[in-house]
Amino acid sequence: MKKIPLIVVAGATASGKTSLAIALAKRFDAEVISADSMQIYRRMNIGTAKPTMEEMDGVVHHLIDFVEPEDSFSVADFCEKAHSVAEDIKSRGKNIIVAGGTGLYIDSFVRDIDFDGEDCDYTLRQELEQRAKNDGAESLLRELAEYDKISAERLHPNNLKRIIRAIEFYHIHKKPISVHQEETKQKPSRYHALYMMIDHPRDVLKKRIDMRVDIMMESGLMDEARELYECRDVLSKTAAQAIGYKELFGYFDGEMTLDEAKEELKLRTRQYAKRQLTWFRKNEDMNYLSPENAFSEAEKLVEDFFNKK
RNA sequence: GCCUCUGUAGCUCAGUUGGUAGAGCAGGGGACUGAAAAUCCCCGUGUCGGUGGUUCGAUUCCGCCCGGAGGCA
Repeated sequence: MKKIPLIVVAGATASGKTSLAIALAKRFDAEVISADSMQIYRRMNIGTAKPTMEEMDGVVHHLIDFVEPEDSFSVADFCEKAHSVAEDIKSRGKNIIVAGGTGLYIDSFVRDIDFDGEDCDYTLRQELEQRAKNDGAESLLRELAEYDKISAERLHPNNLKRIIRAIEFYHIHKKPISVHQEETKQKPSRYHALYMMIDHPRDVLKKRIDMRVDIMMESGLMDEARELYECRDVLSKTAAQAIGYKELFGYFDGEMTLDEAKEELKLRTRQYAKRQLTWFRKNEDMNYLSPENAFSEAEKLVEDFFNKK
């Protein structure tokens, strides 16, 4: 079976992914699948830098704005949806552009990682969290070592989230997660991808982030955040993590001044961008675009990519 | 003008009963397979304000100078 080609526009927040993806979509008759863990949420528009109708300029975007902030969401949900959307776009004879900053989402989808129906066990998670509190995470790690030595050795005792996940996986599947990870790594993907990202110097990226936060504030981020603040108790764990809102909550709670909250927001965004870069840099297939000629360089890459296949 | 406190890593500050220093934050690097805008790991030499003195040896003690905060007038 022939592999489906994907054009992947990755990169740090505020690096210009959105507009590049849209320009490429128009040039190559494509639709965009967003790979962004926060733009999925409704009522979170300004803070997540979700593209507006005007920005999209007629280009169809998928997996944006379709989950309520009260609902949680996961990579597995994302992949399931992304696969069927990709199928659909393909069947209509159009090309696919994957654009977004959530490295895990991109890789899981593109590499076609197997998430296999079964759900996760939130009650077990809570139990394990409680146990970690009482007996320490080392006790969980010792238990894990009994049936999944590889994971137990790989995981740092402080990395509770992943220890819990590894135990949870074993309880559901009766199989070590390390084994499953190895298996799914071997499985070939139904896609082949062209990766690219705009490569700004760090200080330029910082300026772009600062500027974007200022623009967000001018565009009404406060009001948007205030609305989420009103229902903060029912926000899903995932939505509540979004940068741009939780920082302003500190101001609403009277814990800091508006200026401080704004600085915090910029800081947290910068740190997030750094983590994104770490993720994307490890991708050996990544193509780096110079900021000045991003579009024409990208265009060339895509043309070659399509000619080669 | 006098008195008191203070000047140590980009920032906030520890500390050395005299043997040239260390935390948090920031910053940098890395990891990442159902919470990922999350979570986790690793990385700290800086004229210890300046200058004289005491001392084998001063960032640490003493004098003077410069900067900052407060008090008296």
